[in-house]
Amino acid sequence: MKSTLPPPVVSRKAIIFKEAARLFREKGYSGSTLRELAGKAGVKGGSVYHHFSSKQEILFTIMEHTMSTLIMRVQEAIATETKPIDKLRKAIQFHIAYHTADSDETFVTDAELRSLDADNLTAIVGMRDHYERIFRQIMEEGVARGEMQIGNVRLASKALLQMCTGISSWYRPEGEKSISDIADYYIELFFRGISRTSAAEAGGRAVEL
Amino acid sequence: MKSTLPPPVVSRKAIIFKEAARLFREKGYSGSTLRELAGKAGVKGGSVYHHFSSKQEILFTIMEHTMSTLIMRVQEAIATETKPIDKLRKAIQFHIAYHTADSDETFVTDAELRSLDADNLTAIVGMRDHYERIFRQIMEEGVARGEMQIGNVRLASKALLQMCTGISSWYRPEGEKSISDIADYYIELFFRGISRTSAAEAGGRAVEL
DNA sequence: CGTAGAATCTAACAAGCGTTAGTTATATTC
DNA sequence: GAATATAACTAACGCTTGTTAGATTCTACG
Repeated sequence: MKSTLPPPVVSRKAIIFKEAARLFREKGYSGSTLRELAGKAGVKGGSVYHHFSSKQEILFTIMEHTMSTLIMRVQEAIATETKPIDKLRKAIQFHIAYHTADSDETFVTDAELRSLDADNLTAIVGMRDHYERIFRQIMEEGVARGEMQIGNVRLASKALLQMCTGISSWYRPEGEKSISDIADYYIELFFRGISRTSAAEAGGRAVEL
Repeated sequence: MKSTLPPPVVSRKAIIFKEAARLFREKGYSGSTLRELAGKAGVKGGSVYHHFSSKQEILFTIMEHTMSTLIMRVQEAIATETKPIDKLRKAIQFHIAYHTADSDETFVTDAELRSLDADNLTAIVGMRDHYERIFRQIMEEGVARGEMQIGNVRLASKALLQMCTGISSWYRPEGEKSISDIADYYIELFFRGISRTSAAEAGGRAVEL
């Protein structure tokens, strides 16, 4: 019989990663100390440097992982659809789902751009632009096909992403509304607005929460 | 003839206030040092304490001033209107105008809640709730009068404020679009959505930027 | 068992932090 | 012009910061 325990399911590095996201979200990057982070990860201050070369690298790792996951998975999410309006629906649903599921990481990725070194900033901003471009392209295709009326795609995509990303700043899992309910309502809101006339005449299913 | 110069138009305290907003926005509250702030305000480190009792008090002063101005002036802005839909239009216009005009202060007020001491936090959160309630009440009135169709006022108001507040994170005065153009487009977006059908049939003037 | 490598700890470093006290300079008032 | 009040400066305090080096413990494997 083997006497040794199996390797832990989550590596210490993964624990530090997760606790860093939580702490950076709560106190900000500059407001968080390596010693407190280490403590939450069950380790003493200096030991963190066995897994990361610097505090900055921890932040960058979080952001890079978040952005590359966002880009990869939003593309998967829209790949199954052909109509731009359905692509946009799927993209919004994924965006909101990910921003609530991994809310610590996404919040930090949105809020701590200013804490990145010059090179790291360039890399992350590039990925963020890439992600935003996916949404803009769907919208442009939707306009070209006559499915959407968007006077300014750049403004509209910024408005959309900002209102959806913001969910992660107030959403708490123990709340009464499910993530998919919230997502459905945001989609309805963005597609049809709040006007009585337009909403009443629009085609799709109505969502009442 | 009087030989003394007139007192400066902007007091040093006002300069420190303004530079603090700029610096806190750029580097965050924890990431900003009193010495750097003092330097930008044309003064040595210790001199700041002649105008403020602590770094924390500077932050609180910025936030309190911003929130009370927001509350006061949004009420003035909607006071001239009677229809909820016009009130909301005016409220959004003001919100965006203020968030772009004093973008340093509003950005800090939105982003640095986590850096506030317990008591200060309670005060500011209370004011923020007050401000949000103004928007919710307009929406509820709009629904009651049949002017708006909003399934969930709380969600809709959060979405609206988040997308409008977000403008201050990318808006630069030297850009090609004017603030009022952006505001008009956001209003159109929020009122009518992006769907082809609903937008085409809605009443108001169309905005093409 | 014994050894190698990974993981952690301990202890210290130089630098920078917010804040304070005491002093000097500038402006106002009688 | 002396007296007073305001504003700014200097220099230091105790503490914390990110980071490093070296010693120590744990784990896997022949």
